[in-house]
Order: sequence, then C-alpha cells, then structure tokens
Amino acid sequence: MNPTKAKSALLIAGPTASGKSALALTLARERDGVIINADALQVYKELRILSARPSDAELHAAPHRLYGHVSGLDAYSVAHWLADAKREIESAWAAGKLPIITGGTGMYFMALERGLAEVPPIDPDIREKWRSFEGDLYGELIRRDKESAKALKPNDRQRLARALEVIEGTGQPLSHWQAEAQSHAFLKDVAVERHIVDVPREELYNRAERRFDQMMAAGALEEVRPLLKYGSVLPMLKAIGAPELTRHLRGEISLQEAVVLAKTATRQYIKRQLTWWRGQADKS
RNA sequence: GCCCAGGUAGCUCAGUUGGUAGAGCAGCGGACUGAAAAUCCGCGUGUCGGUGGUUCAAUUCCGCCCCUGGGCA
Repeated sequence: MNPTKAKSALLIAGPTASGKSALALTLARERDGVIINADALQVYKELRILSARPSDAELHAAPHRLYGHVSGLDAYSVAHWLADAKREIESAWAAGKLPIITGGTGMYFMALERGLAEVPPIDPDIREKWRSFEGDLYGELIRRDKESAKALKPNDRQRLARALEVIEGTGQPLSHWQAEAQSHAFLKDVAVERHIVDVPREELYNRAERRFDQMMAAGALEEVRPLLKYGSVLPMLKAIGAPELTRHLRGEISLQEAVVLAKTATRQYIKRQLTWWRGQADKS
C-alpha cells in the first residue's frame, strides 16, 4: 500500500502510433502502475491486430486492463467504458497501485476528466427509430428541441439522432443532461498527471503506414474475414482498415487499393486526433 | 504510316454556342458529451499539352507538332 497513490492517476493521451503504449509500459514498471486502456477499439476482443493492441509479451510485462475485454457484438460506448474505467481505477487504488490511463480516444478522456452527462438509458426501439430515420432529422429536432438543434449542424445525422432519442426517451432535452455533466467528473479531486505524447506529424504518418504493412503481414485480412457476416453497423467494424479490407474481400477493390485507402484513413484519423488534443490544451 | 478518342487542380473527370474554369476524392484547418478509429463544418489560380493563326479577346475556332489509349495496316 502506497498512500501517495491512493488518489492519483496518470493520463497518457496522444495520436495513434505515437508510442503511448511503450511509454505507459515503462512508467508502469517504474512506478508500480496498472495500465488502463482508453481506446475505443482496443477494447474489442476480435480486433487484436487491426486495433494495434499491445502484444502478449507487453500485456504480461505489467498489469493491463480493458484490452480486448468485450465482444464486438455487444453495444459498447463511452458510458460503458467510463463505468469500466472507474471500476479499474478504484481497484488500482485499492491495491495501492497507480492507475495509468492511456489511449487515443479523446472523448473517453473527456468523459473521465470532465464528466459524462447522466442520461437515463433510452428504449432501444426509440433509438433504432431515429438511427434508421431517413427523413429530415434536423427539421424533427427543431420541432421537438430547438435548443439542441441550434447547437448542431443539419447534416450531422449521428448527433441529431442522439438528440432526438434523448428528447423522446427522457422527455428532457440533451442540453438539460449535459448541463450537469461536470458535477460527475470522476477525477475532480484526484491528483492527475497528464502526458500528451507529441511526435511530429510526418513521423506519425510514416510510422502509421509502416505499422499498417505490419498488420497486413500479421494477418489483418484473416482477422476481418469472419466479421464480414455482421454487416457494417457494429462500432467494431469502423476500425480503420476494416471497411477497406471488407471491400476487398467482397471483390470491389484490389488488396493494394485497400491498403492505400486504409493508410489514407489512418492519416486522416491522426489529423483529427491532433486537432482534438490541440483544442483540448486550452480547456484543461 | 493512316483513322478515331483523349490530353483541364496532386488524382478521376465536368465545362466554357469565344469574355482566362468547377465537382468528387486527396490535402490543409476546425468542431466534438452514450457509434468517437465515429460524425460533422470550412478552405479550390490551375502555363485548361505545345506552338502558330483568326479575333478587341482563344482554354474554347482553325493549322501544325508532341504525348496517351484504341482500331486499321
């Protein structure tokens, strides 16, 4: 038991291929830590290769939590992750270890540090209704919840559908729930040490491209093949490389084209991550 | 060698009945509260293949040349 660890946490964020995992591992060994995953895709057990989950050797070199711990067939989301992460952090504290939260999903860090709106569960039928709605979501939202509509773009169907399911499912607008999100901030009274791994963009791009070649060599195609039968709505199937390799497996494009497209998607993702952390620096 | 069809943004192409041009993708910037590796917003000057000619004005019309496909020999 080390009392200095009882209420402290280490956060390591940064873009993909920046070397977060290696840094986390080093720090975990130096400081008796437990590594807790904050990556939206490394949680899925089906995606060992494509999500760049740490190797077995790395996983055994220090305690790792929330890696490949859920099935991609189940619905998983920030809220599930937040609950899992809180549990793992508490348990690290209880064991006298330092929780080291690392990953590339900005939204997960946001939920952990600034709190997530505690929206009650939405009836799956209502949820499905709006997600598959083909009409004018924006118009519908203006009619039911003008406040939320104003904060959204007319083409942002994903967020519009969310706002609609919340107003219909809870009777309260999304903004009502979000207003008190910060009071639920889990790390509010915790000594938090933040690392945002900073690597030049060109270097990240090069590493990510090389890494994708390695994924291919390691059998990424065979990892995707069994997932073909699930259509494309599962979040797991949004993993970079999965849609591209799926298209190849369906005979729509060559393997070479699929690889080029997947690498492009990776670069675009890195760019979005850089934007996230850059914008985030001013808020914390 | 001859005949067709093309040569326009990094790529694939549209267009201008003559007034120097615009989409998609890529790229760049940004947002982000229950799909987030998701979703969305903003940013478009480029010898319109080259060269002569006609014209007030040519990327657009005409001649020649070069290149790329395809066909005929």
